[in-house]
Amino acid sequence: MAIVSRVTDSPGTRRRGADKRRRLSAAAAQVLHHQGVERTTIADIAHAADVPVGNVYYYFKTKDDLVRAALSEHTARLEEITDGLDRLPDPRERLKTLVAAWVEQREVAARYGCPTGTLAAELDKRADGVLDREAGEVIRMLVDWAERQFRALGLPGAADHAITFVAAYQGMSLLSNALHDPEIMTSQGAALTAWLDSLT
Amino acid sequence: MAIVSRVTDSPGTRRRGADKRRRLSAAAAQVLHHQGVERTTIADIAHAADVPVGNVYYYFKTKDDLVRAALSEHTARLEEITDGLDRLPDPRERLKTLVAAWVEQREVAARYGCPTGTLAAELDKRADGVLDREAGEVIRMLVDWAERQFRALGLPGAADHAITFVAAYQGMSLLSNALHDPEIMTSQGAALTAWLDSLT
Amino acid sequence: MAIVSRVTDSPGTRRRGADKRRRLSAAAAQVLHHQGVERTTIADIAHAADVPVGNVYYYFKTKDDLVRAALSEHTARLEEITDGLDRLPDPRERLKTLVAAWVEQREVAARYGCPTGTLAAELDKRADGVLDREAGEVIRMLVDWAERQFRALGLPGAADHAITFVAAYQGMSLLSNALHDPEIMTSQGAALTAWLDSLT
Amino acid sequence: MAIVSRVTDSPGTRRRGADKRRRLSAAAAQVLHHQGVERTTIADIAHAADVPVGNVYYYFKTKDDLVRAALSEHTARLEEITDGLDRLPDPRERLKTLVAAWVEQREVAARYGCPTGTLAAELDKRADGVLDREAGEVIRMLVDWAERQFRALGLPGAADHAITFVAAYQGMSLLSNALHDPEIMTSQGAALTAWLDSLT
DNA sequence: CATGAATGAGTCTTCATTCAT
DNA sequence: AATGAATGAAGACTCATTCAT
Repeated sequence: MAIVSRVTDSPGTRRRGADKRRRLSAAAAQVLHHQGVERTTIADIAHAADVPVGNVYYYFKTKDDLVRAALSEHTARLEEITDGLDRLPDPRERLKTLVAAWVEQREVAARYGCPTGTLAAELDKRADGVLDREAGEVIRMLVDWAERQFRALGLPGAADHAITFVAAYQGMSLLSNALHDPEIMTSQGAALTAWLDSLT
Repeated sequence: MAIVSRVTDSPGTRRRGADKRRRLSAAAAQVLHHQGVERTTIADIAHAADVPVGNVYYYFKTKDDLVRAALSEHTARLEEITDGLDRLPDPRERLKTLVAAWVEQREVAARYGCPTGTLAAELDKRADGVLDREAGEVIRMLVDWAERQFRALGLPGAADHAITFVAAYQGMSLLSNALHDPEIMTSQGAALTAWLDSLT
Repeated sequence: MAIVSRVTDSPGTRRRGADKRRRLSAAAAQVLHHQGVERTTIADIAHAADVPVGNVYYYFKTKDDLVRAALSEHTARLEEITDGLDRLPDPRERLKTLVAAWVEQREVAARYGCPTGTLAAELDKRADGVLDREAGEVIRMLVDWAERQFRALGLPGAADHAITFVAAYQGMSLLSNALHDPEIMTSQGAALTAWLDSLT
Repeated sequence: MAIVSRVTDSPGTRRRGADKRRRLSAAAAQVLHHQGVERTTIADIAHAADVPVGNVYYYFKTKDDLVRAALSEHTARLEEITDGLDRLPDPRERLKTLVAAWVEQREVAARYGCPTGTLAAELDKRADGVLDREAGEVIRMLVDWAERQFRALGLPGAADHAITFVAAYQGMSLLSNALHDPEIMTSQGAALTAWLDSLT
């Protein structure tokens, strides 16, 4: 191992550095989702990423930076998902497929709620309006994507429909979480799908 | 009651004591709503209630007890509201009036979210799973009340409707909060009202 | 009850006052023995004596006064015991009977140690040499009584014998307590009795 | 060992870390002996070890862990002593030499009592019963060592003799401490030595 | 770049003692 | 005298952040 690391020294280090950053971002996204921002320590994230605590600060100057990294993770994940959905020809199918994906995640939702929604809710409790704005942007992205779909369907009130659509998701996630019942995702997901079908 | 309090010895003391407890509960409900549980210190609540910090513990043994007190406040407030609504003859009117009340609170929702919803979301991040159950019960109360209204309307699927109704409220509150837009409450409130009217 | 307390008002109050003081002293002696001085709160003693917390200070100005009261209780108890023993004609019998009494208390010794010895040990940790002196006096009383017995037996080295005698008791109590073994009191009591018999 | 430490990376840090831990353990042993567990604050120990208060928790998670460290110190010290004594050929001499060592420590005993004995007595006041067991083990170690000596002497009743031996030490320490008289150690030490000589 | 260790501000909680009635 | 309530000074413990190597 000593030889290997000596050979790939400079680029290897860079690689490993980028890898650590990625691991930390991923760990932040997950741990912050599960435990919330305030109940999560830097050490928790470091441990989950298998990075020494003191080393975290080389990649992220503050805890807030780690929260930002988590938000970026969620943004990236969302983009992945919408990119995939955009390959479907019918906008209504895209929306319905997204609902199906949410329902599939019902166990996670029941246990920890929506990653972005709970994060935004927690960050909005802060007096300083810095991070909460960034959390809102992730949700805004989803709303905007949904709006594009409703618009593509030629429906009037696309903006409101988009809000209704995302609000429905956030609402069912919160209730599923608060009542510890994943089946709320199932039944409400069906209702949301029916609503999508009813729009003409 | 006036007679009783005259009879009891040291009524002043008891009065003051009960008053402080009430003030602390009210302060807890408000401050926890605004700042969240983890970012709120006992000192914050004590200050808001104008009670010396050390004295808080005479009324509430732990911080969690103060959270419980806040939940009780929310329960009490919810009961007040539903009791008032129950005086309306038509269940559909009851539901619509409640929506109107939510819309009226749009500025608060946009700033801090739904008191019970955000509290439940935060408490569900805890590993222990004690308080989160209690937070869930408050939400369950609202769901149950809504279900009774849908049932009174003679509608099938009252249970699912009730979930949809409360989820819609939680969803619009969360989005309004995350996007800092009180008008989301207005537009989504209108949509929710329209939905209620459409049910036959 | 109102009538009764009105009738026996003045003397009854005095009586009750003295009774409360006695109850507090007794409670202090017991609770301090079981929990130690530092781990015992005024509230603990008040509760054990069934006296309202705020009322304790009418009888005892400080916590240290309660410790003093406990020491007095032990003094009084010791005097009772030695007075009883002094009625026995033979000094050796007195000493042996005392040992037997100690052995009988073996369960208490194993659980909490010697009341006076553990109290003295704890108080001696204090920087201010106030209460520890008073605790020493109780032990000194026992040593003096023992010395009188050895002297009455016409034995040389009565002072040293007395120290040995009391030290043996303290030692077996401490070991019984530390090792949680009441039978240490039994076996060591037998050894101590044998030693008393061997002195000529 | 010099070679090893040169090889290890960042030996300075490790050294300093281990050193601090050792200093904290030693400080804990001494300060807890002098002041007792309950009257000693973490800050007291930190100050005695010349370590910033907040840093103590890097080495010891809780105050109880510091108490455990103190117990370990006492265990180590006891092992050192008995290891030294075991080099003496005659078991009786070993026991008598130990007594002599105790007598030499008479000033400390008179001021603070036996480190292990007073610690065990204080810990036994706790309801939980975790640390008290560990304190008992240290005393048990001494008893066991003594028993081996008595057994090596070919004496019947070695177990009881061992208890008597250690109890005598604890008793004379406690009396010396309670009566503030170091000479009790001297005279009782002589008596104990005489007792050892008398056993055949 | 890596990392164990250091720092110190902050938070919850306890409790002896005092106060007001 | 009696008593619930008030007060404030600790003390244990946590943790984000920084430092030294």
